Parts: sequence; structure tokens; C-alpha cells
Amino acid sequence: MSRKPNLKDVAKVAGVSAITVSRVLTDPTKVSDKLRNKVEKAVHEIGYIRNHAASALASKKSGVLAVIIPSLSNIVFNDVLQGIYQAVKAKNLQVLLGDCHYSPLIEEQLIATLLSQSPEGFIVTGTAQTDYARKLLLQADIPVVQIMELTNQPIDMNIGFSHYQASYDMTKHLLQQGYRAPAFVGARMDPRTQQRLAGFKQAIADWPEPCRSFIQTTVQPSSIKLGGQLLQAVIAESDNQCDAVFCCNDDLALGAMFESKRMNLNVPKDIAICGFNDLEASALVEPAITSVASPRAEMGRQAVEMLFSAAGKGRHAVAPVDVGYSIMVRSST
Amino acid sequence: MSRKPNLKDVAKVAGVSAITVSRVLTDPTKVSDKLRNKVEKAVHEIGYIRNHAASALASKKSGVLAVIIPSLSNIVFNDVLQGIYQAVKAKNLQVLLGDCHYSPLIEEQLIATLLSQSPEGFIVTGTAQTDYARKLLLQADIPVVQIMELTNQPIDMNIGFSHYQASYDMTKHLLQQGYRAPAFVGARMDPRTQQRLAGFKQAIADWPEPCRSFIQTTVQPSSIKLGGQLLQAVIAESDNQCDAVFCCNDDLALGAMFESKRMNLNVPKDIAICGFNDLEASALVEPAITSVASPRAEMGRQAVEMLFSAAGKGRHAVAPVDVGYSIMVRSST
DNA sequence: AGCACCAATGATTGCGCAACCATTTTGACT
DNA sequence: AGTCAAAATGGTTGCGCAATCATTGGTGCT
Repeated sequence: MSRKPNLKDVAKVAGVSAITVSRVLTDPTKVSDKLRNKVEKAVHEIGYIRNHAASALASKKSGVLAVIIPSLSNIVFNDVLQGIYQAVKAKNLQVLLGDCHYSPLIEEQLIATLLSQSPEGFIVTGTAQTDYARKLLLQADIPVVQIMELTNQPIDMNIGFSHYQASYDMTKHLLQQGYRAPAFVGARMDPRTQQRLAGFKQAIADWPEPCRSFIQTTVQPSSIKLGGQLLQAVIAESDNQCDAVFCCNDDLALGAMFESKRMNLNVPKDIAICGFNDLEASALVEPAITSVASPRAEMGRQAVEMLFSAAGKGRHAVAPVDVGYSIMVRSST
Repeated sequence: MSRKPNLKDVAKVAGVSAITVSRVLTDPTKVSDKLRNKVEKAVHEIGYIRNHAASALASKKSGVLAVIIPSLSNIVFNDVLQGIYQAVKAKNLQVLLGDCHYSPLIEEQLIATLLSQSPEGFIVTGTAQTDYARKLLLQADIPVVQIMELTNQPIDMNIGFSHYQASYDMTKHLLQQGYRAPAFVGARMDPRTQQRLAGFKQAIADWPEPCRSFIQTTVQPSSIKLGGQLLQAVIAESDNQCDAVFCCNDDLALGAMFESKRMNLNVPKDIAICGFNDLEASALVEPAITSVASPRAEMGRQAVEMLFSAAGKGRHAVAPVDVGYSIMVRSST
């Protein structure tokens, strides 16, 4: 046999009908032990592997879960992915992963492409999908979960936490520690970073005593190195007045921390540094960096569970889930 | 229209035949401008998305690339993945990603599962596949690339570099710097880590002058924290004799570096520290950490290219590729 | 033994698309 | 205008499987 074996070939070898072979592969309990053994032997003997395309076409089940994240290089989404893969392992699912590079337009194209695989569920990051992307997702009639942030107008289901509120709390923490000239340092400036910036501004505005504040942002992607550069920039721009730096993520914060060492600045005396995401390194550098922790893997896991409990129940089958966050106060502030 | 639109629905709206719509989607140059415009308008209007299962079944092309990595949490494989995704973007391919958690048995199951999707190519990490996994891959009659390491018996194609040689060179560097009691610190102990350990041992053995060496390993997964613990352990075990620590990766090296600060050890005077993989942080901590750099994203990119240039050419269409490495000497040694 | 009922198995059919081949239209040339 | 080749378009069919319904065989009961 040169071509790939199909169900009929197995059936012939096993001396049963094709549909019986199919049943052995999908639900062995439906077949008697005798036939099942014969079939399994035949399958192994000729190395039969089911044709997924035909199976998906006939059954209208693709066994595929579509996931779009904004970046493969940002370790934050890796944690979420790990949770997703862990939850998916038990179920009979394959993950189709797309990286939209923080672009809603690329995301839209990816959604169209991934939808062509008839995924049984869709996980997208954030809430900034284009109108057409939303339309496609709604039309697909599959459960959709938007993760990472919370929104009032979810496409379907939603799990995340408030970056605005977390940032507000962190800024308040800085002010409570006595810092009166905090700076917000942001890179990439994706929607979640902007929400963090908004929380920072509001916390400053709400503070009863007078205080100054500085803002230094760039659309460049985050990196540790960039954190050092932005620290330099904000110190220069503030004319040495700023006494605390709230970095929009821990990569920048680590970079700022390393740079402050080089500049012989004492953290937290000369300047406080805090970040966001609570990467492992943040807790282990000296001084350890105050950061915002959130249960990312758990969020990924729950997103998958939501997809499953929502299957066939129409839109908004599961209420939005706020996974919360914690301000991990450490010696850097 | 409640059910999902299909080719015929689009054809009706556009006033053409179904096959014309199909052509617009697969090769627009085969259709006149007039019809193409009509079709594209209709597609967008009703939000048509091609059914991939049917397409794959009819055309015998799945448009899928299977990739297996040992860990999603190890940032090293992220770099490779990025390269893969970048290379795949241009081609009309989707990536099916599997995480085998460093287990050949899970890998074997994953290979079987992913093969059912009729991938047009397969990328696996390392060279430690089980015999049955190798058989399945060979039988599938698709191009296969083993990445990360080099091997004399590749399943098909192979791209990577010698972890043994890199480790040998790094150890030699330590000895040349005058350290005479280096320790190798390893976690996870996957095949590549073992190759690094072997390189370390050989370099010690080959060194003309007498020197001591220490080895501290664990099968626990790597982490920054673990790096600190292993540093403590190796110092204790060597009775304070060891003067250099070669960590099997940069996570451990960073942890060792942070820990050495806490222990008030001067790096590199009291103790040298070096790592492997050259993560961004390694170059930016103070003192910067000597490490082994390799072109990981480029490796991923090239692996995809190899799959393509090999398509239809049978086994070993492309010779093994050694992407090499560089010892990044920094102030920690 | 006879009956009812359920489990096990089989035959037919259609999922949605692209390959293949047939037909029509276009346009380049005499 | 007429001819022919090439380009554009359409009709029919089958990819391999599982849903559906039909049939067979077995079991427990009176």
C-alpha cells in the first residue's frame, strides 16, 4: 500500500465495516471487546492515522482551540499560554496560536485565518478588536473569551483584572510612602499600558496634598535595556526632581534598577522603583522590586474552562471574571 | 442566514459560480479583475470564511506546520518560536504547537496526535525521540527538522549547534582566566544540559595543569531562585574551595549572581559566574555575566526554510546546519 | 418457546471544497 | 469580418469520515 491507509483499509484487514473502525477510534465503549481488539490490532499493524480534515468535515468538530496573543516575546503571555496548554491537555484539543504583534489589523486577519479552521473556541487578548473582527467572532457562533483586561462590552465572555485600578493602587502606595514627585515610565503603549497610565494620573489627581508628577513614554517595545534609558530620560526631563519611577512593566523596572546602580543612586532612598507583572527576577534582585502580581496561568486555565462550560449555551453564558491582583510591596519602594 | 455561509452563498451574492469564488480565495490572478472585485465584496459583506477542513480534504494540503518544544516556560524556546512564526507568516501556514515537558513519551504521543492533522512539515526539539516516534515521523513522508542540537543520525534534517563544544570552550575560558576549581551547576538535566556537563568534564580533563572541579546538579526545573540555592550548595559541598561556577543556563547564573551579592562575595574576584543562552538580563546586571550566545530566532527561521526547500525532495534534502555560538566574555569572569 | 427490548453492527449519505475537464469568452492576428 | 489560441469561467465529482437510520443478534422475562 503506497498511499496513506484509510478507514476502509483498516476495516478490510480487521474484517469489519468502516464505521466500526471509526467507532473504535472515537468511542471504544460502543464496540464489543472482540471487534475492538481486532480493530486495534489492524490499526497498529498498518500504522493507520485518522485523517483529521475528513473527520472535522463530517463531524463538524475540529478539535481545535484558537488563541491570539499580542507577543511571543513578552514572557507575560507565556504564563497565560502555559495555563491554557495545561487546561487543554486533558481535553482532546489542539491549540492554534497566533501572534498579532499588538496590531488590531493583524489580529483581524489572524482571526479570519484561524476561524477558517473552525475552532471550537476562541481566546483573544485584550478588548481592542476591530469591528469587523468582532463581527466575525460573533458570527462564528463559538464561545469567545477576551482575556487580560475587563470590559463592559465583551464580545462574549471575559476574564482579567483592572489594570487601571492596579496602577491606581500602586501609585497610591508610592504617595503613601511619602514620594511626592513620581514618574510613570511606559513603553509600547498598548491598551493595557494606557490603562495603567490613566490609573497613575487619576491617583495623582485624587491625592489630597500637592504633588508633582512626570510621564515618560515611548512606543518602542519594552526591554530591560530600554528601562535604563527611560530612567535616564525621566531624570533628565524632570531636572532631577522625580523621586519615584513607576515602570509599566518589570522589564523596564529591572532595567531601571540596574541603571540606578550604575548611576550610584540609592533605591529606594534617592529614588523608588516599582513595576508591573511581578516577574521572578523582581523578587530576587537587591533591592527587590515592588510590583503588581496577577494569576496569569490561572487566567489561562480558567479561560479554557469558561469556553467549555459555555459550549452551546449562547452568548455570555459565563459572567465576567475578575481575577484580581496584588501589590507586592518590596524594598525598592 | 443562520448557518455558516459557504462557497455557494458567496457565489450567489456575487453572481458567479462557486468554483470562481474558490479561485479568488486561492489564486486571485486566475480570475478577471471584474469578477474578483465582485467576489471580494461579497466575501467581505457576508463575512465568509473558508472551511479549512473541507479545503484540506479536497486539496490534500493542510496548511499546517507541527512544532514540538520541551517547555513553554523556558524563554529560550520562545526565541526559537518567534523565528518560526516570523518565517511562517509569509507562507500560508498555521502552527500547531505542542509542549512535551521534556518527556520523550509525551513527545511521542504529541507526534501521533499532530500527525493526524496531516502537517506539511514537522519541527521537533532535540534528538532524543523514541524509536516509535522516529518511525511515525519517517512514515509520514513529510519533511522533518530536528532543532537545537546536532546529531549524526538525524531523522531527516537537522539544525543547531554543539552544546558540548560550547561548554568545552566556556570551561576552557574559565581555566584560561586562572580559575582552578570550577564547578558545574546544572538543573533539569535534559539532554542538552548533559551535553554541556560532558563538555565541562572533558575540558577539565584536557587541561594540562592540575585542577579541581565540582559538580552540582538537580532534576528540578531551572529558575532564578534555584540558581541561588545551587550556588549555596556548591560552595558548601566544595568546602569553600570552588572559585568559579559555570551555570547550565542564565536563569541559574542570574540567581547565583544575586545570591553572591547577598553573601557578600565579590564577582569575579572571590568567585566567577558564567551561564548559557545569553539572556538580555545577563548583559545588563552588574557585573555583566559571561554567557554562550546562539542565534535562536535565526535557527527557527532557517528550520522553516529548510522544510520548504525540502518539500517533495525526500529525506536529507538539506544538509545539517551548524548555526554556531559565541562565548560572550563579560566582567563576571 | 415466544416475546420484547436493547446492544452491536452495518449501509447510505452528505459535509464543503478543489481537482479535473468542459465550455465560453476574449483578443490577437490575418 | 473570420479564425484560432489562450484565458476565463463553470459543472461534475470525489476526498475520508461520521451522522443517521436500518438491521442483526443477544438477553431477560413470562
